[in-house]
Amino acid sequence: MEISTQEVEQRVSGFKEACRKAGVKLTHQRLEIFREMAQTVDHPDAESVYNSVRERVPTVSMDTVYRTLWMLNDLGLVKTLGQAHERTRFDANLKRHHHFVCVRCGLTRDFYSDELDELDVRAATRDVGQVVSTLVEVHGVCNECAQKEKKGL
Amino acid sequence: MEISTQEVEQRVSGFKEACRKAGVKLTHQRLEIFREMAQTVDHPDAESVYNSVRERVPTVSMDTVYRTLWMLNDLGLVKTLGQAHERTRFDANLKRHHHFVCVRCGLTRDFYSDELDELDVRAATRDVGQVVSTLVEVHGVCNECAQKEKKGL
DNA sequence: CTATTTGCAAATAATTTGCAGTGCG
DNA sequence: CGCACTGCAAATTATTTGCAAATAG
Repeated sequence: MEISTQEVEQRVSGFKEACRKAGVKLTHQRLEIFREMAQTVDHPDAESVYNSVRERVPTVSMDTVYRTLWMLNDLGLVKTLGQAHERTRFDANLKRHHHFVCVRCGLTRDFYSDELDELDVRAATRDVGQVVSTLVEVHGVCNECAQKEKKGL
Repeated sequence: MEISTQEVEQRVSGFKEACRKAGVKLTHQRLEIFREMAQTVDHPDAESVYNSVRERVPTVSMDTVYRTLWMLNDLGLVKTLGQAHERTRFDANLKRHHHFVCVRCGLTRDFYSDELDELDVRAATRDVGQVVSTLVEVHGVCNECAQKEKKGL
């Protein structure tokens, strides 16, 4: 369940390389924030990262954590869980369904599939817990955004 | 793509019934907020619901929309997209993976499955757009929460 | 050296809450 | 009629931003 020191150092090397390539400065704060992300299997929020990093870098500030996490996101080194910057959205469809989410505009459409409804993930998740329900989330480009793109952005 | 008037009215009837059963008052505002949710295939946020409902009920306020949406959520008539009340969370795992989310505590763990990696959802989503990637999101109860429950809450 | 980056404090955005009046059952 | 519900305005929470001082390359 833990991530090996070796794996962490490998990721850290990759980060240093990425900073050089992108021309961003490798500060103490950034390094420790990245290290924190690299060594956890959790999917922490900014505050959780802040609390952990503060133990090692007591003067770090919350806004540096946010700025660094978004920078890592821009560099493709972290992703957000769910859509970034999104407000709470509500879903009144009580039928069993799956979601298609447009990566450009955020449009979310339900779709149906007997095959996906029957997926059995119990074996793959046995170590984590008991399955209640399973949803497939497809990320893609919706037809409307594809149209716009064809017409030159 | 639209929801038939008949289907909407059926859902509205179910809502009235649910209100009676739960002993909550059926106000004009609640009815129109529910109707708005029942007749859209979007997954609107509170503001979007507010704007639509306001055309029919000009005096409705944003906080009534929020209160009603959460009430509908409590009654099981709507769900939220993603985890409710969550802050932005970050994920540093760049390997292909899927997510197990505990419905009790929100713990999110990655898991791996060649079978799930190979799912082909193109047929089911053809009408909506072009697939970029596919992620399976499993909702369940993590081992730790299952333990707690066994010991009596 | 000097352009970036940081920490602070203040701003913004989304959502929630207290309260006095309103209306459903 | 009474208590749950509403709208308002103010509070709260998460996140972002402007700016002067600090620092990586």
